[in-house]
Amino acid sequence: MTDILIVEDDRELSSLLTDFLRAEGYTVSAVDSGDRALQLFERYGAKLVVLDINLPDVNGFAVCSKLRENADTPILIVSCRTDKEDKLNGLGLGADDYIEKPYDIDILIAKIKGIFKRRYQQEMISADGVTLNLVDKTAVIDGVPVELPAKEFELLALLVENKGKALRKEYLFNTVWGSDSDSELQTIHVHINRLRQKLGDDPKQAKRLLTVWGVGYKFV
Amino acid sequence: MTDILIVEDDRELSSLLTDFLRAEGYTVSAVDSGDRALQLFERYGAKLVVLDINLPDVNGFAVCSKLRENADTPILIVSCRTDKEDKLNGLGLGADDYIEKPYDIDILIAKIKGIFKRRYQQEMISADGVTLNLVDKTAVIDGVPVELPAKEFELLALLVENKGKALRKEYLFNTVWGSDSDSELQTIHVHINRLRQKLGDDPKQAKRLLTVWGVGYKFV
DNA sequence: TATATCGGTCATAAGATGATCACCTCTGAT
DNA sequence: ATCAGAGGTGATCATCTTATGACCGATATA
Repeated sequence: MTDILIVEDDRELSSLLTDFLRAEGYTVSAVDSGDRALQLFERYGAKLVVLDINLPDVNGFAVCSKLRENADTPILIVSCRTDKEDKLNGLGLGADDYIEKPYDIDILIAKIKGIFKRRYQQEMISADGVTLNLVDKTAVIDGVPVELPAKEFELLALLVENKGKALRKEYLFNTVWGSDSDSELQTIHVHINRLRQKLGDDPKQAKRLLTVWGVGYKFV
Repeated sequence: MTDILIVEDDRELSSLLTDFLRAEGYTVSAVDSGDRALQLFERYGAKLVVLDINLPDVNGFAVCSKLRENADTPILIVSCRTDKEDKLNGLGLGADDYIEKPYDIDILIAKIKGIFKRRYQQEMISADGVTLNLVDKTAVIDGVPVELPAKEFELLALLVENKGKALRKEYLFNTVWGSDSDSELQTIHVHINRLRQKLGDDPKQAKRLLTVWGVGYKFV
């Protein structure tokens, strides 16, 4: 997965930004149309999206809401449209920020750095007796160290990271297995089941890993 | 803990913002100096801080870095200082955003809402004792958590979102079921019925989910 | 080579949902 | 007051989701 996906049809600006971000150590992909963006995102994902609104094909807002449908990847909207309506629209669609063009590239980078730091620089995540060390992939459940296989660890980490939020099965699957996986969606049930056993959770009376019927699962 | 701590020495602006945020359902505390801010934060905490930079006593940046020392509470810096240096400084200190004065209050609120949603999974709509959390799909009715099946949740959410407004049955149906659904319009009666039971609403004497004869339903 | 673990598929069981039906009640125009 | 049509409601049941034990091949491990 690349760090940053730039969606921008101004080639010059796009490559400038790409260079600056690469210099900061991020991996960057750049596309110049909304369709390409969605395609690329679906296939490979990204940790953050810099999204221009005026695109040659689809409207940037449409791209934003498509991206938001099953991922909460941070989105920075960048646009020369300065109307209040546009801004409210973008923010309402779940964009993390709406930055007017022309922008100062240093400030954009500072914002990106901030988001990465807040969002991805976490080493430990924990909730309700479950602590996961993302660096050495170890888990402690109710004070007892537990060995978790890779897939189970990733799945649990994703759920704990988004604790309180109901996550769609498709999202879980795409994130942990990858959307190009040839496994079946059903596999997820089996893994949830195994996790629950290790968490000491009875599905009928689950305390931590709850089923959200018709949607997916959530950790509380 | 209050939701939002406003640190702003312009009394008028401060109380205006307070009013707007309260109207959105947040609890708000406001102080007019840096020392007070730190004091209050230390004592009671806050889920988000709106921080002015030009304060009568301490410099706002100092407050920001103090706050960051032992808490990762989101901070929105608001300032009339528009230098690039100031912005980079603020963002570098861990502020989530640096907003120039004068700002549009609607946009500030949109940003605050976004942060609450991303950070605390709080995206709530509520009316008259009914609160729906759209993120984790949970419902609280008169203080009691209630399990709602997907269809019922969507239907209720739609009604609460448009509280006070009578919605045509056809509209409700198309929105919740989809216009290409092959179910019968009548189904809606059954679901309304089930919702009323869970709301403790008697149709003859409905308090919340009213029938608008010949039209549809409305929530009050 | 023998063994254990992981990660996935399958079949089946168990459960929840929600559409429909049948019948009842209410509304309001005539 | 009557009546047609709108709305309400309990029961039923097909369908879709989820849970779970069994099994199996691949891969790592001893």
